[in-house]
Amino acid sequence: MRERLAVAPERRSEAEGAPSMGLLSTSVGYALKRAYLRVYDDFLLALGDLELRPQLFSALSLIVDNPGIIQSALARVLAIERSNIVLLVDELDRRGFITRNPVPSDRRAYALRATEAGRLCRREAAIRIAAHEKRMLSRLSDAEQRGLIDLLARVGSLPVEAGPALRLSERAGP
Amino acid sequence: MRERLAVAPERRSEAEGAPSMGLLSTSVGYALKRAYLRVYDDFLLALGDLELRPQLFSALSLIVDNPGIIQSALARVLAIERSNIVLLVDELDRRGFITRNPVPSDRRAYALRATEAGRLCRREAAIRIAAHEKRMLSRLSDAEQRGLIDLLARVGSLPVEAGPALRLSERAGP
DNA sequence: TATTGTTATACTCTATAACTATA
DNA sequence: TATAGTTATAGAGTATAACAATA
Repeated sequence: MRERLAVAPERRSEAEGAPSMGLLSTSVGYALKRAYLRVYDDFLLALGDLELRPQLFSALSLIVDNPGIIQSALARVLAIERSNIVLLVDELDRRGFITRNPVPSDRRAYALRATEAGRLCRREAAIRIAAHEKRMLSRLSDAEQRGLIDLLARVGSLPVEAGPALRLSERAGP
Repeated sequence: MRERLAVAPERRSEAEGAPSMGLLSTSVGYALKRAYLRVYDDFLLALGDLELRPQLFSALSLIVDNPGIIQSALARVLAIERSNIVLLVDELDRRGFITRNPVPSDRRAYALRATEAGRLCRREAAIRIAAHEKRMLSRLSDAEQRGLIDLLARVGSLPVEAGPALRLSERAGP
């Protein structure tokens, strides 16, 4: 007798009813993936007409919040390679959302700064993202919502900043 | 006075210290992405020499748990397109982990079944995944670990099966 | 008409490697 | 020697559209 599993024993016979998720139903990794994909889809829906994909928003948002940041630092914060920052920054620049400014103390680097258009776009996107996230978390109680982001930050090794979560949605009002 | 944000006011001046995550630090979507990427990386590390990518494992695991399942049903359960199942199943077939069997009642469909090699591979992978997930969740208390998968399943619209989470890791023993 | 499996194709996100100009 | 930005390229994962065979 092998494969003695708690879920979905092999004698489920010939797959008539709804298929069982089997081992996958106990995997945090798989649950993470499914949640991520669902949220990602709804994000695109919410921001579709702004033409802001998630990383484009992330990059813009970080530049707004850290005026003068250089590309390498942006890559480190976003935990992606420098080479992948280039096209993101190119696009933000081309669309007039940011400027690349020479850094007197280091002629290799460019200081990134959001333009007025960039700040406005980020502001509009943040409002929609607040509504989007509220929608995604509608199945969770307030306490659960606050807990989730903290748990995720710890799993993802993200720095956890002080204060309540979901401030994003709390500034969605007028 | 615009952009009145709780986090990372623009007067942070010239990005000297560690950059702030700003709005991103309150976004569940972003936390989800970071957690997902970290877990994904460690998954590849844990299963690297088995040459099992996450979706390859997912597909194999579902076929083991649902003998006779057809490709369309597999696609529905995994929430991906039928066309993307083809290459996954091709690879599992080519590597001798599953067989495609004609379905007498529907000559369009193939019933998928794991071979002995497929079951053994899934078993070995499950053991390593248990250790991998334990590692990923090491920053969380037992109660938090149990809570996380439930929260994620609800965010991801996954069917939540009864019973405690983390059974996967509990069968990692001898 | 609808569904099953399939092929072709494209797009996003990410990584690696190699280059240049500076430091 | 190391770092900042860049370019080129590759791979995984996903999606859409169209097709033949079958229901």
